[in-house]
This record gives sequence, C-alpha cells and structure tokens, in this order.
Amino acid sequence: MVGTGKRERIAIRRIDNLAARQVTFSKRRRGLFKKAEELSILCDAEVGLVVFSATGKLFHFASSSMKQVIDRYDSHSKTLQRSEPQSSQLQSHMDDGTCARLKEELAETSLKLRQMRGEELQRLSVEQLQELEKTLESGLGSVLKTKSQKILDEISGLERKRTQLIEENSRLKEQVTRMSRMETQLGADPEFVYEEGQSSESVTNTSYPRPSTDTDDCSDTSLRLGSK
Amino acid sequence: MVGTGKRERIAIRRIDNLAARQVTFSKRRRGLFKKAEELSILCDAEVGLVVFSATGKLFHFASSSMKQVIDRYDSHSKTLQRSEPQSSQLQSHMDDGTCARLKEELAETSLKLRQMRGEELQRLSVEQLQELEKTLESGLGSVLKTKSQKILDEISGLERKRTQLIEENSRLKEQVTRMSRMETQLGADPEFVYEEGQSSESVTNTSYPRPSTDTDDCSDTSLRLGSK
DNA sequence: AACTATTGATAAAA
DNA sequence: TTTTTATCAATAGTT
Repeated sequence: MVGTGKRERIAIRRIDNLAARQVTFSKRRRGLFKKAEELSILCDAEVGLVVFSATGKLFHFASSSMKQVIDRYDSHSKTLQRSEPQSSQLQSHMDDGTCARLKEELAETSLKLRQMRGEELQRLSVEQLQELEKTLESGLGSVLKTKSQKILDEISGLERKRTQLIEENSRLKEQVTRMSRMETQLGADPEFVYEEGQSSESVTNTSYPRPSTDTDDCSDTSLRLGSK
Repeated sequence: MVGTGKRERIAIRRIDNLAARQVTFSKRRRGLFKKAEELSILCDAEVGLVVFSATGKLFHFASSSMKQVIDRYDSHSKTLQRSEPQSSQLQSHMDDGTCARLKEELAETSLKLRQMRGEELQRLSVEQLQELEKTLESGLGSVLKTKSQKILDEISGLERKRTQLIEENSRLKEQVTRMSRMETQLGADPEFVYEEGQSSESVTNTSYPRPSTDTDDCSDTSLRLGSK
C-alpha cells in the first residue's frame, strides 16, 4: 500500500523542521510560479514574481521581463510618492561609488557562498575545485569539532548539576534524619508534628536552613542535541 | 437552486470574454497573493509579487518590502551577468536605503561565508551547526561530483586526441612503408631524395616501418589530476 | 520521487 | 461584485 496521505490543514506559520520546510518550499514554489504564469496568460496581466529561498537561492518569473515589470512598478509607485527627496547628509558615506563597490563586493561574496553550497561550479577549473574542496573539508572539520565540543559541554554541565543535586539531596536527607531524631529524643509535643519519613528525593518547600554551598540553578535546561 | 458549478478544466490561454476575464482575474489574483504570502511565511522565504491588470491597475505584495526584494534581485542577477548597465535603474536604486541594505546583506553574507569556512562558530547552536554541517556536506558532494566530471571530460578529450594521433601515425607509417618499397623497387639512387608526399606536420623520426598496433602514448601531456 | 487523502482553489451559475 | 456549489488542482503526510 502506498501513500496514505492523511492530509490535515496546516497553520500558516514557519515550518520548524528543516527538511519539511524545504520540501514544502519546493512544492509550493512550483505551484506559485505555475499560478503566476496562468494568471498572466488567462487574464492578459503583466506579472513579476521573485522568490528567495531561506538559503538565499533566487527564483523568478516575469510574463514580460523582470526589468520591464520593475520599471513599471517603479513608475507607478513614484507616481504615488514623489514628495520625499532624500536627506543629503549621509551622502559622503553613502554615495554611488560606495554603493557600487558594496554591490560588487556583495556579488562576489554571495557567488563564493553559493559555490560553497555547490552551485555554479561549472566555470571553475579543476584546480579551483580542488581548492574549494579543501576549504569545505576544513570548514566541515571545524563545524564537527565545534559541534562535538558543544555537545560535550552541555553533557558535562548537566552531569555537574546532577552531581550537585545528588549531594544536596544527601545533605538534606541527613538533616531531616537528624531533626527527626532530635524530636524523638525531646519527647514530642503533640502540637509539634513533623511529617516524618520525608526521606525521599523531593523536598519541595521546606523553609529550613539549607546548606549554603548551592551553586545550583535547578533549571530545566533543555538539551537540544540536534538530531533531526 | 443555486450555483450548478459545472466546472471544467479550462485551457490556459487568454480568456476572450471580457467579463469572464475580469472575474477570473479577481479570483485568481487573490489566490495568487494568498499563496505568495503563505510561501513566504511557511518556508521563511523572501517573496515579491507584482501584478498589473490588463487595465493597468497595480497590485503588489512583498514579504519584506518591494524595494528590498528588488535590490536583492538586482544584486543577484548582477552576479550572473556582470557589466549590465541598468541605466535608468541605477539612480533610483542607489539611494541611502539601498546602500544600508547592501551593507547589511553583505555583512550577513560574509558572516555565512566565514562560518562555512569554519570560523565564528561559537555562537551557533548545536542545531544550527547541524544544519551547517549538512549544507557543507552537500556542497562538498557537488564539488566532488563536478570535479570528477571535469576530470573525466579532460581524460576523454585527451583520449580522443590520442586516438586521432595514433590513426594519423598509422597512416604516416604506411606511407613511409610504401615509399620505402618504391625506393627499393626502383633501385635506389643514393642521390635521389624524396621531398614530396610529406603531407603531415610531424613525422620527426621516421627511421623504419614499425609494427603498427602500438598503443604508444605519443605525448608528454601532463595530466594534473589534482591530487596534491 | 511517487502516491493519495484531503484541503484548497475556482469555473460556472445566480 | 460576491456567493454558492460542483469539480478540479494543489499539496501534507507517508512510503
């Protein structure tokens, strides 16, 4: 038997699971582009659609050309808002030269990033690929190392807390025992009743003097050991 | 009785009837914008959508802002096509806002790049590291695949050249053999030197007919199959 | 990637 | 235009 697609309506908010998000992105992106094209054809409309994935990949569609759509969009929005000439104080640091340089730098950087992700490799020579491979391996090594370290740190942190809690627990038990004994020796006053036998782990709410050495922050630290 | 919606699938081509076209435009436009927004939210994507109706009316949606989307689109397409003077665009898209955006995006992109290279990983969570690891592995996979392909291409190219050279060599040898024979039959005059029939470029070393089926590697071409 | 049960979109009618 | 209804299309969850 194949595919028992128990489909439920999903809430429209960010999908947490990475894999599911990517799958949904692929499916819905295709659907969206299809519908964009259909609208432009059926209704003789000019449509421009640009989508960047969460990973920065670009997808686009234009019934005519993107440039044309953008130009038309600009002229339309300018028609509506022509009142605000830009303040000129930032010019010295924000001139076109700076902007152009930024654009170039960004273009270069994002090309490198995409190549690290395995895109647009065709133009690279074998030597360049070799270099990229080396960089990737080294980066991967660092990532793995860091990840391991973080996991080990989390584990040892938890271990430490656990130990502290166990110690404190022992001390508390001891104290409870001592107090019970004292009470017995003194001949209990009926008014003075201890609920005894509370020798178990959770002493929830005793307002007794506690041993001072507590470094604890009995927090419920959650271990997110990313294992999706 | 209301609405006997006998719906049939319609062909995707311009709807001739004006009223029907307008109705369809309204409905589908809403649907398209809804889906655009859903995609941006569900999948954490940046989406920009511009639609002009046949009558010239503008509709638009952007998950962030249209300006941002267009800027990002421009910088991306510029990456792929350098030297594209977008004459009229430059002015309107080179204001301070753009520049600030560019700076931000550059900062973000180069941080991601450095992280891919294994730097500045300390602030990342285990889960983020996990994701990075996956990206790196996939990128590495693509690089290796591309490299292999390029090497194989180089090899088959060389193989082809080698085969051609071998064939030519055979022809030349044959020719030399023929000529030697002729010379012998004519009773060679020591003074009689051939200069004709040297139709090839490189017969450097024609001492004598050699066995033809040699699989020799007649080139010292160095294959640098990057294994440094 | 392929497969379905479902939800969602929408063509036609009102 | 908007609503209604019947149908088709998209897609969430699974394999």
